[in-house]
Amino acid sequence: MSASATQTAYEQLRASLLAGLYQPEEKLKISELGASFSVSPGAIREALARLTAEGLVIAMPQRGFRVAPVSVADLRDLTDMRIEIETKCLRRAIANGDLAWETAVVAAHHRLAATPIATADGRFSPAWMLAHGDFHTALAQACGSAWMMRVRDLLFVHNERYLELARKADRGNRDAAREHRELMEAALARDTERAVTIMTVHLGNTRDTIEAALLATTAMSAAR
Amino acid sequence: MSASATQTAYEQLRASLLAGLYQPEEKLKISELGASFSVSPGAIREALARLTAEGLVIAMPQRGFRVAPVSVADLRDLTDMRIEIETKCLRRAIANGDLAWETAVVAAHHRLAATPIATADGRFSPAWMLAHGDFHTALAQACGSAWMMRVRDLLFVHNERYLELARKADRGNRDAAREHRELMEAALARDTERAVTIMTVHLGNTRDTIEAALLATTAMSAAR
DNA sequence: TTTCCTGGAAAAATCTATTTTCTGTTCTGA
DNA sequence: TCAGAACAGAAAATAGATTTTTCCAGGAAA
Repeated sequence: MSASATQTAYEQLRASLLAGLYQPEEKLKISELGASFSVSPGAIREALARLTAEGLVIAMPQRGFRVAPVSVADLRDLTDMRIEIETKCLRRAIANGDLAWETAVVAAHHRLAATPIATADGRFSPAWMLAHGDFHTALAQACGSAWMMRVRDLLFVHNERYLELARKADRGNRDAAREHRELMEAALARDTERAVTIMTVHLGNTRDTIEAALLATTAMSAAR
Repeated sequence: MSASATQTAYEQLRASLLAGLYQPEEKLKISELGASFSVSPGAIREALARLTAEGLVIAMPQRGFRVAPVSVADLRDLTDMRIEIETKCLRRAIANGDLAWETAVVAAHHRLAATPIATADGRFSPAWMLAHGDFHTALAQACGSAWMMRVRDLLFVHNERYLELARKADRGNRDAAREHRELMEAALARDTERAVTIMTVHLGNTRDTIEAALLATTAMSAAR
């Protein structure tokens, strides 16, 4: 009996959303969710309220909750913002980072590199998603600003949702592993400009991959 | 019968927090709040959960909710981040802004300038707080990025809380009205660098005023 | 014949009252 | 003085009651 029911429901629901188990704009019925997690509607409501404030879910008063929508325009906007924030974090982390930061980055990269990116069924493996998130967090951590990290986390989470939605198109057709390695090397070498350039390219590539997958999915559903 | 009970409770509680009716780190007892708003504990819990995700309230599992703490370090960090975001919005708004933007800025400034800053009892007047928020929002609006506006809003709200906490020290000892006028003039003249400079100074002045008031308050409570 | 409006039933969201569980404190006995 | 147990207060969860919305059928008008 670790956490409270609400906490558990929140975490499971959040994980499900990030894993793309629900379609964007899909209605989230409170009673169904309550049944599947075997908790009361009240607990579900509280979890949904928190997710609403995070932006993963949108609330429609008296009409329940829906999964937040996605769009190419939103993805581009999100990525622009991520490039701004991530590069700013990176600059400050490279300037401020101490040995503990270097150690954490090396450790996180080692784990990321050693974790298989996909499971047998073609999805991103949860372990890789976790290691990937931790790697980028470790890089940014030394920026020394709690607010910057908070905004960064917010944006990163939303990107993860897009990543999962577009996972089918991202199997092996780009060398993310190389980009991560180069990112680490530039950061440890304190080569700020190079690290920023790689980060910018990395985020741009991610956007392009997701965008292609999104358009393909949209075209498919339109043709159906 | 306008909105739902939860919505009403959320809005009232949020307004109370921003108005500084509760002290930082003060415990928010669910039953008390429920009694004062005459709604059930469940509705209060949901409102508090949303405020938690916004960062105005912190949750302590099984031990209820507290008002988020404040500190000089947090204020400095917050202001650094605000300067980054607000200037970025401003640059883009000046580059993109059309006639509708100019019109909205002029209108918002006129209202701000014509609204008394304080009420008789020395607090900021709610009307001024509203007009002030709307003015800064109008300036940033034309940046053309929903995510940027969202992050900006988040930071602005937290700053408003600090502003209210420090309101006693801000009576007449700086010329915020002049700063706002100059900001508008530079933006309308499309003088990007001047506008950015004024904005940076404006936010820095705000921080310094709040910081002085915070330290005075802390010293007072320590001496008591 | 098609489209639009109206009435009612069913489903879903929301709220309240109650029960259960947990935490922090105080009291008792060694 | 300290350890342990009982107690009080508060938070969290649940279940049921209430209100609101949505869906569908039937009928009237174009």
